[in-house]
Parts: sequence; C-alpha cells; structure tokens
Amino acid sequence: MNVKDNSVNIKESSRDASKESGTYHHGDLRAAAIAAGMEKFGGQNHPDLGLRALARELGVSATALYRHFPNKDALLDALALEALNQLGAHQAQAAQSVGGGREGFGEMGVTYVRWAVEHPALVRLIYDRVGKVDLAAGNPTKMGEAFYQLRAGIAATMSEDISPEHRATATLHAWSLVHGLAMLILDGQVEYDPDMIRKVVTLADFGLE
Amino acid sequence: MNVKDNSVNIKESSRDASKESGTYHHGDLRAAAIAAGMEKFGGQNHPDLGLRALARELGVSATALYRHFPNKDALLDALALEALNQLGAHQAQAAQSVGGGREGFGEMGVTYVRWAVEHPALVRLIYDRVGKVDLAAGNPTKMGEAFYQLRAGIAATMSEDISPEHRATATLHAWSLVHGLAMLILDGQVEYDPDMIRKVVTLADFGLE
DNA sequence: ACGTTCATGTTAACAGCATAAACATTTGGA
DNA sequence: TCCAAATGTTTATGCTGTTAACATGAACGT
Repeated sequence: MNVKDNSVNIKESSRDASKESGTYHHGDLRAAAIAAGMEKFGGQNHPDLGLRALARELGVSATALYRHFPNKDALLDALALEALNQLGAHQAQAAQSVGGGREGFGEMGVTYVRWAVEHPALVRLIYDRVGKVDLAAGNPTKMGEAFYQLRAGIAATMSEDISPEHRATATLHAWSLVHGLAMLILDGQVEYDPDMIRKVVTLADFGLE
Repeated sequence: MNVKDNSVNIKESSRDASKESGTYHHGDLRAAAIAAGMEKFGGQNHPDLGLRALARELGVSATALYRHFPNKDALLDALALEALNQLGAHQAQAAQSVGGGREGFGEMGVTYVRWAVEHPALVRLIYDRVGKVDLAAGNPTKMGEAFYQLRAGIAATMSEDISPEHRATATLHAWSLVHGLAMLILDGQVEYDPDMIRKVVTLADFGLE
C-alpha cells in the first residue's frame, strides 16, 4: 500500500483547503496554490516562498505542486502575473477618476506608491520576475501586455498636444519617479507619508501643460 | 589525526589566496572573502552568493568563514557597506567636477545610473541589506553615514537660496528619479542609453533656479 | 625556552531546500 | 467496462546555511 494509515486524514485536510470547482479528483490545486501564495506575499516585505511550506499549508504532499508548475520559478511567474494584473487594474481605475495635468499625475503617482507600500513583496516579485523572464525567452508574455497597460495609464495623465518623443521621455520620467520613490520606501530609506508623496510627485514638470 | 594526507596542499592553497598582512597564522581571510565577494558580484545582475562556493574559491573549508562572520547576512552586510562606499566615492567625485543647477544634476544623475548599470548586483545588495539592517536594530551604522553622504552629494547640485523644506523635497525627488530609472533598467524594463538618461533626468525642474 | 591560551581552520553532522524518478490512485472518455 | 491520462505520494539526490567538536599554529607570560 502506497498511502499509510493516516491517508484519510491527509485526504480530508486536502479537501478542506479548497472544495470549490472540484472538477478533478482532489481539488483545484493550481488555483489554491496561487491564492495561498498571493495571501502569503500580501503582508510581507521581502518575497520568500518555500514550496514545501506552501504545500504543507495546502495540506498536500511536498512535491504535488510539480504537477501544476514545472518548477518554482513558474509558480512565481504565475504569482507575479496575478500581482501585475491587480496593480494594473488599480492603476487604471485611478486614472479614470482623475483629470490630466500635474494634479492628475499626482493622484496617479500616489496610487502607485500606495499600492506598492501595501503590497511590498508583490511589487518586488513583479519586477524581479519580469526582469528574468522577458529577457531570457523573448516571448511576448502577458506580463509584457500588463506593463504596457501600466505605462499607458501613466501616459494618460498627459495632454495630447505634445510630440511623441517628448511624451515617451515624460512617461519614463514619471514612471521612474514613482517607482524609485516606492522602492526607497520599501527599502526603508524614506518613511511613507501620503502628503509628502504628493508634494514630491507634483514637483514633476514635464513641460506638458 | 584530524587533517588528512592532503593537509599540505590545503595549507598551500590557503597561502596562495592572500599572503599580505599575515598577522595571524594562515592568511587574512576576512579581507580575502570580502574581495572575492566583491569580484563575484561585480559582473552579476542578481546578488547570489554561496558560502560554500566562496570558501571553495578561497581554498578554504566550507565553514571557515564563520570565524570571521557570525552568519551569511553579516558577510553580505560587509559587502554592501564596501559597495556603498564605492558608490559614494564615485558620486562625490562626480559632484565635485560639476556645477549646480539642472545640468549639474543631470551629470550627477547620469553618474548614479551608470554606476548602477555597471554594478547591478551591488546596487541591489546595498538597498536589500540596508532595508533589513537599519530597521532591525536601530543602530547608527556606517551605512547610515554613507547614505547621508549620498544624499548630500545629490543636494549639492542645488542652489542654496531655497527653503530647507523645499530642499528636502527636491532632494528626495531627485533621488527617487535616478534610483527608479536605474532600477527599471536593471530589471530590464528600459534599455540603457546615456543620452536618454540625460534627457529624462534634465526634465526635472525643482523650482531651484 | 617552555607551556598555556586564544584565534583560526577542519571535519562531521543536521535540517531544510528544490527537484527528479518511480509508484499509486482517481477521473473521464472510448 | 476498461484503459489512459491527470493528479498525488513516496523516496532519493545533491544542494544550502549552520552548529558542535576537534585540531593547529601563533602569541604571550613566566
């Protein structure tokens, strides 16, 4: 017999973990793994995930995740994509409820930084994974699209009667500013203060108004 | 007998590693370890150091480093401090050979970004370690001083007849901008191009001239 | 000159990690 | 109903950081 005398317990705990969408025989492990991973990264600063720990938390064997992800990096990629989509949605929503110009970008920047502060490990994960994935295999991944959306959201706060080159430069300027500010906060070099963020961000003048 | 028949070889390779400042009996391992670590991080993007690999490279036993560093983090801290000092020196030198105002800061920013691009793993290491160390034990570490020097270098490009608060805001703005730009490049989101860097950085207008 | 002490290095061992191979079981379709 | 594919478990391998016990050699007091 492969399974020992506590097999029933193991199965039960497996069932407890997730019993929705039970299309196949034990549970929807892949989704459960991503959900648990996202939750684990939610309140953390530095991304640190152990396959064994995650599997234990899911009530499943240590190597079970290899049926759904070829390796750890693949799981992290999935998490990073999920996180990037969340950030993108947040950002798009903020861009919608805001006008253009300096104040508009101020709101936009504050939103970016706040999301980063609230999900430090996820921001780190996003940039860490995309830095390795996109370069390795020149694949037009979904992460590429998601990043395009992000940049588009930032560019949306700028008026349209400026040259494309200047527009590109200004977009990069804005992205660098908010990203750098967020990173300095996450790395403990600057303390988070929304008012201060807005002051710093609204100092930006792209010559766009 | 504790040492096997190849003990002589081991000793010899240990001597080869570093024979200067031989104050104590085998070699100056601590310095050699830091030097080797710096070299290993020099041409790397993501910081990744293995104690065993490093020890092997130094011709020394796997656990020998524990006589000089309480743990791996302590070694990384030492490396980060060394790197931060190098960056600081580079930055101070750049600040000296440059005037104030927008162009001055442009030169300064290009220097910061270029150093980051040339030493990716070291920049990552610096911010990674300082983010954990300074917060954990509220110690007025040498890294704190080094960072102060860094900010001072950036602030030096600004004229003096502006209010301290505005000055602080502008400094943070400038730091965020160049740091974010550097990070986006290291993470593969922006390709390194000195001219573009200068364009983006000189877009900054802090109301300081 | 000699013996002790301390800094430094080595060996062996432990727990945890990612991962691969072989085996077991459940599901779903022919 | 039966076979194949999907999913999970067990076992094993080689890596990692770290600790404990032991060895060595240099420095220092007498």
